[in-house]
Amino acid sequence: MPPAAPSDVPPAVPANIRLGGPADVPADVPVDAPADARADASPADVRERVVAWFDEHRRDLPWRAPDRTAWGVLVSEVMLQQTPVVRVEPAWRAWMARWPTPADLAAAGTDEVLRAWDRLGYPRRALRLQECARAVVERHGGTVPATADELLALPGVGSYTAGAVLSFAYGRRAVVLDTNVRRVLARLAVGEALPGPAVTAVETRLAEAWLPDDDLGAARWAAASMELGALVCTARSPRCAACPVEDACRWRRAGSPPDAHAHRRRTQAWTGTDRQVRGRVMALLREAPGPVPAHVVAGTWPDRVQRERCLAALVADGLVVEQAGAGEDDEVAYALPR
DNA sequence: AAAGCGGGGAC
DNA sequence: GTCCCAGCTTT
Repeated sequence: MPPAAPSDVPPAVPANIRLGGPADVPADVPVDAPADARADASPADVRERVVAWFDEHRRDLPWRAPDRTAWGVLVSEVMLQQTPVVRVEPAWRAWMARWPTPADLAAAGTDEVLRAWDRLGYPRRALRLQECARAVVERHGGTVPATADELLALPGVGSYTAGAVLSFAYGRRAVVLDTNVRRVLARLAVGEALPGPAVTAVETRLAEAWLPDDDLGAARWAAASMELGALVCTARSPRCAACPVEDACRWRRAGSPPDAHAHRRRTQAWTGTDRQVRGRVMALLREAPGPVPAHVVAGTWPDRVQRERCLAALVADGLVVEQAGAGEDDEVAYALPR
């Protein structure tokens, strides 16, 4: 970690990333404009304004409540990996009411865990969350660890989730670089419409440079910048008129240019993919009270080759178990793992 | 670095 | 139809 800098001066940034300054003023700003219309606000000032906005406009989400637990924060972060907040909130409430602690989830039946995950998507996350609960119980006595290395060693926890738990649950200084923060920094600090398809080392260094030096300040900035991205600095139709730092935004100053790397994005196919087939099989097994005979599973997808490939993959993933010959006709059946 | 992995709502 | 969502894991 680079040495801490005083919080009243701009943080060090990678040489190829400019935070702004007189040389960066776009051509459409008259040279005889007032000086303060051409000078950038300091990063500390920008952060303060975003945090002040956050204090006023933050959503009242249950995993932010004063009585939240570190485990509750971790559960929310795993659920929020690619699933929108509005869909996670009710699922999180039901989940935490049923399994409040890692020990509770560790002891649950995996079939019930997968049913409770319902349609949040990417059900491997539910499997990993239960493995994570068991690891927390076995390695850490049931307490969510508070170091990056220990968090990253947990199943389903990557750099984002580890940083989020450190910051939101423990109030520690940590880079929290999700899709919202990436977009805010891309616009505010870099001047691009959207970040690239994957997190880069330069981006991580930029996020680190913007992080206040103190734990509390860093945690507040992490939450505030993420919320700004979720509510104002949105991917489509950003509400710049409501933004507390529009005047300091390099993207706005540049005239809101279009996405520079749109040509590198590839939209995920859905119809007819293995993911669709897997989703249908999992939906069927979630709703069934017990094992489902193969001829019923066959009704989920007409293409036998693709269907069997997906079933085999689901079994390999641990999301489905195959049971032989339970019925009178010795037909194979499929079920959720116990 | 790229691919695979769910599902639904907004446009 | 396309795009996007508090990403992680494997190749």
